Amino acid sequence: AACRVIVHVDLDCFYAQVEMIRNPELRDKPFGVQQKSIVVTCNYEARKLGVKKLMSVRDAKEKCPQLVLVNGEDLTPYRETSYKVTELLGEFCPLVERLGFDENFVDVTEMVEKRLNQLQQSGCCRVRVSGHVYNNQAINLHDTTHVRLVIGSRIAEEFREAIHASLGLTGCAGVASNKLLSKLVSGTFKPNQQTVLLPESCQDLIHSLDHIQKVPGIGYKTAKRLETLGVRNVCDLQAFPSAALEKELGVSVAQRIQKLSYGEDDSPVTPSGPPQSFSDEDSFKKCSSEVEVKEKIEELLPNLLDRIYKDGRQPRTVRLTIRQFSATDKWFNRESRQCPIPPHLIQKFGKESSNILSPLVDILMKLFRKMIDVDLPFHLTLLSVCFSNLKDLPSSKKGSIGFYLKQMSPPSGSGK
DNA sequence: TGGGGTTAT
DNA sequence: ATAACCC
Repeated sequence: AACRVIVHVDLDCFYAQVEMIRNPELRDKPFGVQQKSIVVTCNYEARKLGVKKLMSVRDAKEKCPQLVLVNGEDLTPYRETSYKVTELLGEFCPLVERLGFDENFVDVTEMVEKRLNQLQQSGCCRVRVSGHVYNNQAINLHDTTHVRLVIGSRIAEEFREAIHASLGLTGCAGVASNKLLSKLVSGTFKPNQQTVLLPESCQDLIHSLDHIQKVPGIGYKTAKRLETLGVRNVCDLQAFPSAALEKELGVSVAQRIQKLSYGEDDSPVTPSGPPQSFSDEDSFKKCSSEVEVKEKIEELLPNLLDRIYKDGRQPRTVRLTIRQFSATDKWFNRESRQCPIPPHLIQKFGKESSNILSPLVDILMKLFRKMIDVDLPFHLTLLSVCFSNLKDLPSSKKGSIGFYLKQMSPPSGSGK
C-alpha cells in the first residue's frame, strides 16, 4: 500500500520578503510591515532585536527604536507574488492547495511513484535525503514508506530551489504522509530549511504541541470548549471518551479533531485554482454617517473592479460587511448582507468605460441600510466589499483561458 | 489585532 | 447569513 506524500511549503516572513524585493535597501535593516497600528510581520534582523509578528507598533518601537516600518495595507504585491508561487508549484504537479498567501500544500504522491519506479528499474535503491529528518530518525531504505518520503524530500528541495531561482523567495518545507503532519513538521527548522517526518516519529511530533490550539483545525472556539471539558493538551484529547466529545461538539467536529490528535488526517489536497471571491476591506477608528460610508465604499470599489477585470470572470453576488463598535469583545461582531448582481450590471464587468461604479454603490448602500437604521446613531470600525459566485465568461468573449496559462496576445489572422 | 481567504451549517 | 477555520 503506497502512502501519500504531501509537501507543505511555507515562505519565510512573506510580506517582509516581498518588501525586500521591492526595495533592496531594506535588506540589511531591521524592518516591519505595518497595517494600522500593528506590525504584522518583520524580517529576521528585526526578530533578532525582539520584534514579533502581530506586535503593536508601540511595543515594537519600544523594543527596537531603529525599526523601519513599511505600510502593507495594500495587499496587491503580496497577492501577486503569492499566486506566482502557487503557479510555479503547479508546473511540477497539478495538486496544489493554497492556505493563505504564504503556504501551499502539494500532493506529490504521483511524482514520487514515478521516481520510485525509475529508481527500481535502474537497479539502485539508494536515495539521499534532502534537509532534516525529524527527531534525527534513522532512515531504513528497505522500508518503501521511508524511501517514498525521502524522495519527497528531494522534490521539496527542488520546489524551494525553483521558488528561490525564479522568484527570489526563501521558505521552509515539510514532508509527511498527510497535510496535518506536513504542516506541523515544516515549522521545526525555521528559516529556509526543510524537514521530513517518518511515521515512527509521528507521535513525538504531535505530542510536542503544548496546547491543543496549536493543532491546525482546532481554533479559538473549539479550544475554549475543550478547556471546559478539562482537555488541555494532545494527550487529553486522545484519551477523552469519544461519545462525550461528540455530545459537546457534534459528531463531525468531534471525530475530525480526535483523529487530528493522533496525527491522522485523510483530507485531500484540493487544488485551489482561481479565487472564489475578491474582497477589499478597510478598518478605522470611526465612521458614523451615511456620507462617510459612501465615501469609504467608493474608495474600495475601483481597486476591486480592477482585480475582477484582470481576472476575466464575472461575479454574480456582492456583499457588504460591517463591524460595529463595541467596547467589550472588539473582535467578533461582523454582520453582512449580500444580494445578486442584476444581470444588466453583470454584463458591464468585462468592459471598460462603462459606468458600473455608481449603480454598484447604490446597491451597496441599500445593503448598508438593511443592516443599519441610518436615522439612529451608529459607529462602524470596518467596511468590506466582497464579490463572489464568479462565473466564466462565455468562451466567445475572450479573457480567462484558465488559471495557470498566461494571457497571450491573440494569433494574427481571424478567429472566425 | 490586519486584510485577507475557505468551507460547513 | 453566520460561524467556524486558516494565514
